Amino acid sequence: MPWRDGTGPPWWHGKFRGCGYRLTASRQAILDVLSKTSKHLSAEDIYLKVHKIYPAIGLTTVYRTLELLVQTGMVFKFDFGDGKARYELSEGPRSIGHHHHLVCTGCGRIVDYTDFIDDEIELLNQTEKGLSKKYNFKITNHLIQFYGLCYRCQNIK
Amino acid sequence: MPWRDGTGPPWWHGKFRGCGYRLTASRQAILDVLSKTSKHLSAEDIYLKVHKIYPAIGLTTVYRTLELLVQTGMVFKFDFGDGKARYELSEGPRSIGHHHHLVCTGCGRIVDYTDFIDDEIELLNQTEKGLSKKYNFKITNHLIQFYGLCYRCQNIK
DNA sequence: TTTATTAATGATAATGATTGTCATTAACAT
DNA sequence: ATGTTAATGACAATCATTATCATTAATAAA
Ligand SMILES: [Mn+2]
Ligand SMILES: [Mn+2]
Ligand SMILES: [Zn+2]
Ligand SMILES: [Zn+2]
Repeated sequence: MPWRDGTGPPWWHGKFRGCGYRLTASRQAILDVLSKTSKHLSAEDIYLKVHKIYPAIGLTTVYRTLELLVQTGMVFKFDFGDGKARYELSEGPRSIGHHHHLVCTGCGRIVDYTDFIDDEIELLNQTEKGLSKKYNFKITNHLIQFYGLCYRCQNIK
Repeated sequence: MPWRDGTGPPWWHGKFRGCGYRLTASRQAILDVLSKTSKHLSAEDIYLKVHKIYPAIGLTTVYRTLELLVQTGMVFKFDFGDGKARYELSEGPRSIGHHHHLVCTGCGRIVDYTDFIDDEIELLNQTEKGLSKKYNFKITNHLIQFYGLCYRCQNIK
């Protein structure tokens, strides 16, 4: 199975073609930006970055592409409470894998964490199983966020 | 300890006075609505309900009051992905206590669940302790949501 | 109880993230 | 190379939320 190391054609080539979607310059540029950052970018953040290397793109296309990427599971969409959605690549060579977030309610700082994920997975699997049966829900995803104050914001009087 | 049963003066009387906030008719009406429902109401939902018994109220005041109630911890604010914030009383005689949510991505249905809360509390306490130390965060709150399809939406082809 | 202080309110306008429209472009199967 | 039509970009529209500001009323002082 070639190209698993990211040295060949971009790993998402097949993702699009397989679903009948066209691989356009806009979509490649957006995925490029997402795959080169560890930040949690808003649609406008992404637009501004893409615009530098592909000035023809429009903000509307960024929104449409992000919606598509979220629907197909390639990107996660988050709400951290600052009024704009944030996006993050869900998989690929550069992603840190399954993780959750610490959100500072003082300054908005976001910390990715992967600690306790094993214990968490076990509890969540059990919980998902129980909830699926009890409420007849087909669970596909979950969200965990911790809120608090980062080290900076704790020391502001 | 009187009034624990909700038969005396509203339990939130002291909450306001203690913080230096005035207990106005608007605020009482909003808390009344929130304490009489188990739904997850938007600001406009609340406005419409309050308006029936207190027509002088404005939507702006509903937003301002909700912000105050969230800041003081009396109300929780949620984003279930439908573009408007949802509010829920965090404590009081009628609240079901600490719980989390199942969100149907098909129709938006919300289910409160309290199952596995004990196991969850244990894992989260441990996680919070670990994350607090590792990332120097003072954690105050957490959010857990499961996403999936409710029994209705599973059977739509 | 009357009065003074000022937090709270409501009408209205403004904001800003996101979505809808539609003529034009370009990806890709043939 | 060509045709089909998904995708795009410019622009307008939507709509939840926030800002402004003159007026009202909750509370404490007299
Ligand atoms: Mn992240
Ligand atoms: Mn609830
Ligand atoms: Zn902070
Ligand atoms: Zn449903």
